[in-house]
Amino acid sequence: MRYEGRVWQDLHPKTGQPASTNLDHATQRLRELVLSGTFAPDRKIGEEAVARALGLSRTPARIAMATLEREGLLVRTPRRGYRVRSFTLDEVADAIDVRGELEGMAARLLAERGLEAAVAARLEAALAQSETIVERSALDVADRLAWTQSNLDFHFALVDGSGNTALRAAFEQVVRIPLASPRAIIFAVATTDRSRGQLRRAHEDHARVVDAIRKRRGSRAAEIMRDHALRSSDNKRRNFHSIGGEALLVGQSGTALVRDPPLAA
Amino acid sequence: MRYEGRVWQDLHPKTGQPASTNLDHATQRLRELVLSGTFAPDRKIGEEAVARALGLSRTPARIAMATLEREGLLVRTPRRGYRVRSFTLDEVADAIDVRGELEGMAARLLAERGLEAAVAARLEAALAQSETIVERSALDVADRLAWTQSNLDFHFALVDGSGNTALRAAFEQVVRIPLASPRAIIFAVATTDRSRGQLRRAHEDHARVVDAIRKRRGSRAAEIMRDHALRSSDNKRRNFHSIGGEALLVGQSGTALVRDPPLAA
DNA sequence: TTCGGGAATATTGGATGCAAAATCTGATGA
DNA sequence: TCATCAGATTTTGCATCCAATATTCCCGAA
Repeated sequence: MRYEGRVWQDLHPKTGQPASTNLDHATQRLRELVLSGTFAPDRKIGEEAVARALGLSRTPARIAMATLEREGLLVRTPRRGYRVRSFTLDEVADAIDVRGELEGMAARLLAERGLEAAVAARLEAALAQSETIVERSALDVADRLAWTQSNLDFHFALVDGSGNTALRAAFEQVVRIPLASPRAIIFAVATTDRSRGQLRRAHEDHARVVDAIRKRRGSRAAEIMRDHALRSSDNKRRNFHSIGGEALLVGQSGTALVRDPPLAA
Repeated sequence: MRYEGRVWQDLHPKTGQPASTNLDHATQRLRELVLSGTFAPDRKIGEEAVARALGLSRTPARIAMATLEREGLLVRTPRRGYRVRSFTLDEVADAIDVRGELEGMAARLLAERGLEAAVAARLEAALAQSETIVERSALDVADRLAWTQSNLDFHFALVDGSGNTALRAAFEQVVRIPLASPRAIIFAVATTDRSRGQLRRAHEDHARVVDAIRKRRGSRAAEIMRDHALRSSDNKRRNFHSIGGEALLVGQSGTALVRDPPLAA
């Protein structure tokens, strides 16, 4: 048989694992280096420097940089290389708005089409997980990590559940913006009460949206998710400003890239 | 002064033009080759073949491919290269849904924040342009091209006008899906009347959304844009199916990648 | 004939080399 | 002191080369 048009497997034929290369790891590592501020925002980063940091030659480094450019973390000027993009708090808030709109749409779609068993199970699992955390009287680091995980699970269950691949792609685009991900939660350590209140409220939002979906109230569900995002945005802004005091940031979220006010150009 | 942290200009120092390289052109050319179906959907495309088609070596070809992968036009499997992604009509419809949601959000933001003069001017200009086309009794090719342009102008004016960069980024992500762009219009040549009716209706939607924005009716404006997208999606589906008869597709839109039903995996 | 299995070939992933263009340096002159 | 400009140096963009892996081909056995 001639070799053409074959649609191959996405998994490694032997191990069954998804195959991957240095490049994939390199891209992820570079993403982390950028998000963590190792390469400072608004600073030029050279190919040589990236290659050295990644332990590879310039070729894969260059491809990884091109990838991060498309993701919006780097900015390229032809023949003058890349610099790390910085974000203002307003940009982050805008991104969270958009995320809320997309999640609202996902909720609406679920309500209109009805909740499939598998999707319902995923949502319920995330709800159950966050429920146990909210019930606790005190939150240690493990609790906070578990919270971000269950939060992430919930939001992705919603978006995945919609079954709309374009929605999913747009969502992924938006949550790549530093602090815009549902994974990025800023816990105000100084004010534990406030922090717990925020978590409880978030959990209630999740429960309410699932309820609205079950009752097939699409626009209500969408509204809840939009508001949920707005609150999340407000919380982040407030807690971000209290970082000077003390705050705990969980997850790979790119705080280092956020400046408020922005650096002067 | 040490070399660090300098934020350079985005324009070429001498010409004032934005600098660019082979890579930039190559990426654009490859995008066109893929969208036009020169590299057939679901077929593997090798680096060598791309390099040859682009008249460059494999290095820039690889980067261009990585970029198109980020955009969603290619799919990569590590160590096994890239293949051209194909889309089903349902995926296209989903993407247009998402576009409508984002445009609706943009309209809502404009209504809530009030229409700035510059944004209003851009919207009005696009409206005026499409008005003259809709008035015509017959549509030639130039008219159709002008229509796609004014349509594109209107939609981008809306999204840009919102001033939300994340919204704009998500929008750009979505309209890269073949046929999902407001630029991609399928004119049903066989049924000119239908085609003209669709255009007229679209123009009226545009006018109505601007009116709603002016009256600060945010959710109304959002609703109009969502419905507008739904209609656009329906029209495309209908007209796409009539391509077998005769249809005119204007713009770089990737019809070649759309399969309905999808090829078997 | 059909189904392995292994050699032959093709392709990807990554490193390196080189020319073009940018940046930096340092001296010169207002 | 500060601006300017030519030469030195760095960096990007691209081509090419090599190793590792995947795919194809071919032959023998069931």
